[in-house]
Amino acid sequence: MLKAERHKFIMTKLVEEQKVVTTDLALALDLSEDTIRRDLNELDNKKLLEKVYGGAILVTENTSDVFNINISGEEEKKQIVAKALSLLHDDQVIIMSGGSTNLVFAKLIPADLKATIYTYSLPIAMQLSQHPNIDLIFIGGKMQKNAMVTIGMDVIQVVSKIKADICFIGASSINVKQGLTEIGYEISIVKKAMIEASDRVVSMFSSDKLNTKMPHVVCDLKQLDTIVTNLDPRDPSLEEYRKSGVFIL
Amino acid sequence: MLKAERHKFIMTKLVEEQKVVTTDLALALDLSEDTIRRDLNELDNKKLLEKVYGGAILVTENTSDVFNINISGEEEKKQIVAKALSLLHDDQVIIMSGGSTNLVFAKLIPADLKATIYTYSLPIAMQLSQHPNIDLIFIGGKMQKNAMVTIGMDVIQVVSKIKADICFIGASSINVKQGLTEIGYEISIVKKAMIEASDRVVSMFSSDKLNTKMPHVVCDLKQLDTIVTNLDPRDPSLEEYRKSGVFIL
DNA sequence: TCAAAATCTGCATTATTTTGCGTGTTTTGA
DNA sequence: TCAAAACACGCAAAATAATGCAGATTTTGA
Repeated sequence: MLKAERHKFIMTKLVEEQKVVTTDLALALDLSEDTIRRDLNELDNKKLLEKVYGGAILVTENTSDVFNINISGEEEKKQIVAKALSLLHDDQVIIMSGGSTNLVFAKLIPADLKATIYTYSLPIAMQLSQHPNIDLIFIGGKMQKNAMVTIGMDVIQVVSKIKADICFIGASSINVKQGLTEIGYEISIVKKAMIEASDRVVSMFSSDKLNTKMPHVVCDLKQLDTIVTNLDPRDPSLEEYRKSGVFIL
Repeated sequence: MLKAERHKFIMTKLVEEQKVVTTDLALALDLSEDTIRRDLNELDNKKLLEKVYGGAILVTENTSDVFNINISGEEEKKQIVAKALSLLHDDQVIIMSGGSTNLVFAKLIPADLKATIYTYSLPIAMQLSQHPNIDLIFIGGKMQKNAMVTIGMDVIQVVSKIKADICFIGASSINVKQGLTEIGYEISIVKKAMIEASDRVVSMFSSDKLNTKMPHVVCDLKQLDTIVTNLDPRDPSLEEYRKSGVFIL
């Protein structure tokens, strides 16, 4: 058995059982414990696992790297955005705001979609730069650091000149009375401009955003064409939203 | 049996069994282990398999994540860019081009530096969005996908209006006669604009870029104020560059 | 067609890597 | 605190690789 095979074996067992024990591995692979220890040290150096006294455990998520974006509730978000894939067609002009839900959406966009996408979110642009058939335009401006999006007059100016078929807007908060609201003033302005520029407005969010509010109004419910949540469209908690005329996916 | 046939045989066996062992192959094909090893080295160079001690295994496709940026020779690049840290001061206006060397530089910029930085590279902007004291401005435009930078007229227009104290330009190729040259026309234009906009022009690169050339000229050696390489500034291979009046760090 | 050049292959030699074992140290848990 | 378990380190044997060289084979170009 090759060393590389052994390493694979160890990694597989590690993921399956959350941990590996040096003595068990030595027995299972019929090798000395020293060899196993050396293997574990190597894998530890490569940051593939964390060696501990007696064996090794899975590496704990490393949040210090900017490029390692941690999306909370990624699985749920995948289910939400999957519903919206049917809204995509070839040759559309699309605007995408920031937010982790939109990032998950960007990941799921099919590789053969031919479209033009405008965005002002760094992670979303990075993700979309994978897609060979998408014309990607980044809207520049001053960076809002934590959200990793550009904001300000530069962004507004560019957005207001776009004629888009559809826009995907992340939502901080939504309720029947105020509609879509945001915590930041500048972001709310940018989103207003996005809505103005687009024929169809889509917002995707999980149901815990429902019936909450933030200081800065983006738009009325009426201005949204479609909302996409994790709930069944006929769910009673969406009753009032349905009444307001929004299409619910 | 032709070598090409052998390679096919090896690849087939590899896919079937997940691994191949040098000695087995030598036996099966009735050839010396040396020949098999040479074959495996060739296939490894073509990235068709991964040679390991004792044989070879399938290549693991780890590159699927956009956010997992692989910087070749990162350690060497760290040493290069560390020399350039002394050029940074509070309250400077800085322009940074793309490239992995500049990305490494961005990582090493001290957290307490107060400055304004313009860039048109997604990874560099992501990295700098970490820094609490930097005013970060992203220069928007059409994305060039593989390099993850914006290009085109939008970029030129913004850059040409900046008045920067210093700019850091990545280099594809440099030589004494043509100066800085680039493989892409559009990138060369953007870099020209950067140089125009900056009081001081700095270029960082490893010595293997020295004495090479690409189709599109960016600028003369004279227009560079400072170059930073992995070599000692007094290294003989930098002699001609020194003569041309560039400051070498 | 033929000779020179390029390529392929195996062998011998040398270098490197892997592995188990002995020895001494560190960690663990009662 | 103490004994057992786990570990680290150096060493040596075995396995595997790299390298130079020579003979064989193929390709090239006149």
